[in-house]
Amino acid sequence: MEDFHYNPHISVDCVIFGFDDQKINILLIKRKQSGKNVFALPGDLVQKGEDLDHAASRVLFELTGLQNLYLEQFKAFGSPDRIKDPVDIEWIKSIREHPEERVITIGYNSLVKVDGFEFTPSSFAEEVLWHPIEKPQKLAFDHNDIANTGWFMLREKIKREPMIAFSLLPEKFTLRQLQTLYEAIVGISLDKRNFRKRMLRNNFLVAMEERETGVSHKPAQYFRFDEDTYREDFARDQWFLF
Amino acid sequence: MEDFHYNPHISVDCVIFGFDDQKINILLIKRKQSGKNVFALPGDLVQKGEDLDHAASRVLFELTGLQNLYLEQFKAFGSPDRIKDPVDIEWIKSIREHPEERVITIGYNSLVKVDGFEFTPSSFAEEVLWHPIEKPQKLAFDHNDIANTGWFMLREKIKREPMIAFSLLPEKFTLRQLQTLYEAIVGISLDKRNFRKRMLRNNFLVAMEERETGVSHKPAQYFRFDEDTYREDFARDQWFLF
DNA sequence: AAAGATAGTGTAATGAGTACACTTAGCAAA
DNA sequence: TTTGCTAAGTGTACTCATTACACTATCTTT
Repeated sequence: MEDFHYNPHISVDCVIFGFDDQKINILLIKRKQSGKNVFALPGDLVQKGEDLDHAASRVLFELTGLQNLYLEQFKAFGSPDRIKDPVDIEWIKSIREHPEERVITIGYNSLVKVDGFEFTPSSFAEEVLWHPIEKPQKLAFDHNDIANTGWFMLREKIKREPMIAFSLLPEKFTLRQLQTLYEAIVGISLDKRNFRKRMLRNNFLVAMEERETGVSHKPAQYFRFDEDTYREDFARDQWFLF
Repeated sequence: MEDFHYNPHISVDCVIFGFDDQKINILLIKRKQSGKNVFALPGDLVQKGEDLDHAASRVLFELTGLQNLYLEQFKAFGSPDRIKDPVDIEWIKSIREHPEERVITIGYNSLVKVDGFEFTPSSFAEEVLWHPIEKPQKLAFDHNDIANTGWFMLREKIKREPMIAFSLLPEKFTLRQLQTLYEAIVGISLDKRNFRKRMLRNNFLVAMEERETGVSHKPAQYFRFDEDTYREDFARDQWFLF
């Protein structure tokens, strides 16, 4: 049997989502190149003997200082001509020992709670920033494809396992925040009363004593998400095909 | 920046599903090794300059002679110790020039209509066979993990895009076949009248003139699936989270 | 004290899901 | 040809979820 012994590089790229109470953003890194700003997804080569998930965790940790984030692989990108923009090729030549080598990358989605964490400066990036997912932004390499696919896959995933959406909210949140998040994910707006009615049917949303403070209107009650109750309630699969 | 220049092999492995009017099966290849039967998923190394999807199509075509099958990547498997069984290591040594090299594999799901196609003999396998997905069978390498993950991902995918299930049925099929398939995927049994009521609401199921022949009971009407109508009807997303 | 802003609340109508039993059409065996 | 077997094909009543829709309550600011 023929053995081509063709060994490309392997990397991971992370689409890191955050919710700012209005819209959903992804984390981008910015570098200056030939006087222009170039944006890209954070990522790195997989090291020898390193598990793929571990490589993605490592990228996340170096960037955010956080561990045990929601993290899920969503697709491998392996087109032979993934990198064809001259600007990208120039960049690759400046950082890789073997720039001619094909790179296959594994896309990972990650969810973070944006309240209260700081970016860690990275060797990769001059700057790290949140960028609205719905606002177009040209990215390096095939990172637009990766980010769009990641966003699509996240929404599909949340349809099936809505629980993970709570990874985007703070520990305590109002029903308004939850509804806004829901609307940002689904992309449609919902009736407030019907939304509340449906949510409050669910025992996994637990009302807390605490209310909002310092707002110039009637303060909203805080809720928290109870994962154990959720798992019990959601044993029922939904399965309505066609 | 450090560049490890660590380049593993890349392969694809295919989980190929077929429906025999009773249950769902996957395609396995069998080889004899040390007098024992060893079963595995069909797969191959990705060649130089070859796209990942192309590699998977190639494996499928070599095995079935069919092209344009439903084909979807579902996960990359990259654990550094994917291959640890001595039997597997021995096999690898006999077929690879660089057997010590780590292999990262991309899992693909594929759906075929089983009526009327023949397996093509392959250089890989002494025998190709259908095996019930629900019946446990020890496979080589981490192929049990790959097959189970593929089956899980297929079901999740069908929840969101039920249309693809029709890739498992012949061009013309009875509602009984459709219901059996539905039940095999979902894993629960359904009421016949309610199932028919729900299905016949959908315009994309088109009744044909033809009926079954040669059955020792009232012959069932044949239906076909109209993809265009489906796409119109299914513009409505279902989006009921929580 | 008034104005501005968002939280929080109920009802009636419609449509979908569920449970459930008998008749029909073809084939085969007596 | 009659009888029996098998799976196809059909309708109704009940329950429960979804939908559309408008006003009061509470806090801050001016």
